[in-house]
Amino acid sequence: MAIAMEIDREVAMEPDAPRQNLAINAYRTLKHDIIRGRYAPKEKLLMSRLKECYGVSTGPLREALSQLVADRLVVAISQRGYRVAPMSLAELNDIYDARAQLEGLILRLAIERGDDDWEASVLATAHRLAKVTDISSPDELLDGWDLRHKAFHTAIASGCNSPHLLQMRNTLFDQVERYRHLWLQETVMSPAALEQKRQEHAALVDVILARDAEKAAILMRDHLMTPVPIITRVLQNRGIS
Amino acid sequence: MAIAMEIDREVAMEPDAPRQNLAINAYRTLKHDIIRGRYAPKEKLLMSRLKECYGVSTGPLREALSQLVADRLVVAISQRGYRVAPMSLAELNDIYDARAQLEGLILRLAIERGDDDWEASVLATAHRLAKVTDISSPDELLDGWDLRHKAFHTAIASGCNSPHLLQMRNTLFDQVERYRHLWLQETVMSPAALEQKRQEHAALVDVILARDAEKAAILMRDHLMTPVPIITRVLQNRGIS
DNA sequence: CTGTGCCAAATTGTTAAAATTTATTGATAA
DNA sequence: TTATCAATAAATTTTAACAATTTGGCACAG
Repeated sequence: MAIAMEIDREVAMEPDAPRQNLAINAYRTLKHDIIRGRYAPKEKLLMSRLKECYGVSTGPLREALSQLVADRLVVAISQRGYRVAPMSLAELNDIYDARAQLEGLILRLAIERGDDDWEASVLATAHRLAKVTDISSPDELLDGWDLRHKAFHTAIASGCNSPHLLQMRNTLFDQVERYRHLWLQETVMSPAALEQKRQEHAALVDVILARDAEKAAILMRDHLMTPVPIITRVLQNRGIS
Repeated sequence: MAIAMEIDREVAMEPDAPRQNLAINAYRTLKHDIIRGRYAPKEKLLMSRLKECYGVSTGPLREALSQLVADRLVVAISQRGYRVAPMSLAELNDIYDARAQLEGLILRLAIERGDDDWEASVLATAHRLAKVTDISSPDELLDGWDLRHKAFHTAIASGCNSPHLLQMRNTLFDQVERYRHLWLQETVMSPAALEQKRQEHAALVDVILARDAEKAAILMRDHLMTPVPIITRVLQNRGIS
């Protein structure tokens, strides 16, 4: 009974409370730092440095790192330690294409299977997102707009009613987020751009509630793919091919 | 240069050479044992027992276990150690549905994107699979037929040309395989059943080479879903709901 | 039958140190 | 100067012993 509850909690949500064993804490903060670009793509992750930096010893640290390897955010080279996973235009394109495909599949299923509660949560999260009218600082963008934006898309996807498809979506999102962060940094998100996104979301909500799977899939794909050209430019400016 | 090669090797294949650090070895053998049912679904994985059983100490063992948690084959309960992930009819249905959906998506893309080499490898692996005419022992089934069967389906999927979609397919397959193993054990695979499968594969090859995505998706879904009723029965006989 | 408190067992984490492997440096030879 | 190569330094990987904390079980009293 208690076990089942714990398991459900583990499966259901990713960003859990910050109280757990040290390995999970280290995993979370390290992942956060890699996604936010604190470490450069192929940078060496020195054991001794990480130990003092995150205040954990070898055991938990290696646990955290091997989980990041499973997330493909870190690569392990036998007997030569760990490095931040490289970034490339090829991976950018593949990751965004895979995501668009998967998100399209999930959206179709959600439109086919979603119930009234699902419709309600889509509307609710869309409303909460639309209420973010202007953004003062970049921090506010990440902590405010982006959080609600994620909640909106997650609400849409959850209609597919398949824990395993949603789990795959989460895994892929972790990998996409490092690239996506480049876009969020580049786009200061002017009120004009914000309004543009707001309209895209409104259009999505319309076709979703009208249960028009074909139009929804097209709108979703366009919506997801818009950051790709900007990210491409950023990567090229940094000399990444 | 050497780094890039190593990375590619890491991403590309899962069943690597058995020479690497102890954590990866322990991970592989433990995973194998869990999938093959050596440990019961909710069984406690005692640290001390695993240490002597696999001949590794705490460090590498915890690494292996946390990777299995990421694979959802093991669940961690804070301060109470690790257990083999539970099995349920609900998960069986969700996992097979998710797999059919994903495999369908990948198949459509492969039919759309696959080139001549892809067609050749589909034909080649299908031929190799069809050559397995009869099976004497259950071991031969797993080591012979199933290996070629996996190679056939992997060849089909690889036409989608997306490393990340294929990676997701692998991850999901690891989770499905524990259920699928129940089917392989139950079905002794009579020559009649083998012939049935052979015909399904031949039909699949036909529609795939004819690039008929719709028919292929339907055939594939039926082909993937056949084990579900048998597995359901096995689970119920074991008192799993 | 129901709590309560104690004891054994298990998890989690640290530290130190051994064994290997990789990287670097500097001297030597072509 | 350049290349080779051995010695040395550094880093990874693993073990082992130990401390701290938590959980689980069990006798015992109410």
